[in-house]
Amino acid sequence: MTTSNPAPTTSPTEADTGTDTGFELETFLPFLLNKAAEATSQAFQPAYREGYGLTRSQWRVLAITGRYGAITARDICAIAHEEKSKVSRAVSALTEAGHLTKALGQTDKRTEVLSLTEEGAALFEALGRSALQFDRDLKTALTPEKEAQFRALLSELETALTARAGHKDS
Amino acid sequence: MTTSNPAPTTSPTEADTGTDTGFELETFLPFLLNKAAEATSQAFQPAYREGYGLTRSQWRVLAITGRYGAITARDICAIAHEEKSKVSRAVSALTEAGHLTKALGQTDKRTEVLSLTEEGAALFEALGRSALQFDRDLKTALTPEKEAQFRALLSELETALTARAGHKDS
DNA sequence: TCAGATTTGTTGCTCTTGCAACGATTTTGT
DNA sequence: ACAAAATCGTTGCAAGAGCAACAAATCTGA
Repeated sequence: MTTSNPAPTTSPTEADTGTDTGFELETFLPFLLNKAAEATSQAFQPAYREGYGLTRSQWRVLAITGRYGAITARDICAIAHEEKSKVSRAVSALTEAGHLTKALGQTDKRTEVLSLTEEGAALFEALGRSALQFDRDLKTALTPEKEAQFRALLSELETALTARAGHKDS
Repeated sequence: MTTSNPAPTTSPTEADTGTDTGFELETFLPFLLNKAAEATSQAFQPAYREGYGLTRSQWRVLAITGRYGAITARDICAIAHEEKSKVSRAVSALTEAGHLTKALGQTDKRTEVLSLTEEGAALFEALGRSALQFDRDLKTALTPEKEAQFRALLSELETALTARAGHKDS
């Protein structure tokens, strides 16, 4: 079955590396989160890539616009914690593909308010179904309480992060 | 303070998008994990980037090699859930920079066993300190139990994922 | 009111990443 | 034993991402 030796959960080799600083990779959150994010995102990728030709950024923008309705690129950046150039390009691609429309902001003319076209809404609906199914599959093992805890923890993490960022460039 | 409207935790706009498929972005794990991973990784990035000139991939390879000692690229891929070409290039860069050494595998001559040089070990030690500090900062809000739960959940997630992958290409 | 600073979104440039193809080696099945 | 399949790692090429610079609009404060 080829699963030769997926993830050595075996013991450390600290000894050979000399001084131990106390750093432990297996509890290092950026590492753990990256791993989980990469694994889950990779697994869902075929849903939007094959057949729809979307990139991960594009799918994200589509999902956020589908979820929040009229929204600016700026807010998408804030919601997804992503760079504006990345979002800008995803928006362009989705617009050219006919999934999104831009409308000049009424109160603030720097902004462009994004909305799904009918086509885009249909795509969002289709992908939403896949995403829901995928998410349920993932969560079969988790109880609802655990899942809630999980989200709570991720949220607390973000709070800790912004707090950290705050006391640095104060 | 510019924190104009970071993350609209407000209500959905489902209504305008037509049919509701039941998909909810705020509970969609790939999205949540990506967001958290991006936020934490970004925050730690200066530690290895500024002054050491490492990329994220390179730091990851360094950390894993520092943690596990002699290891092959293949196992690094498995541990970090990353692509082999990405790891291959990070290894090359670290080797050229003098942080890593390759040794032809004795039992399997396709593999190259990686180890930290003294320089690499020193770098790992220095960055390990930063990482430990960063991780502690992040976790100040979390109690030890919560943190353990968090790791357990991430782990369960991975199990669910590999299970899912299994029953697909069976 | 109005000059300077800030914010939004786009773009150019460069570096990184992803995928597929490849050589070398090892494993598998007969 | 040996041909076919699989695995490890590298590399070419095209696509994506990151950073900085920028124009346009808005905000700030005197």
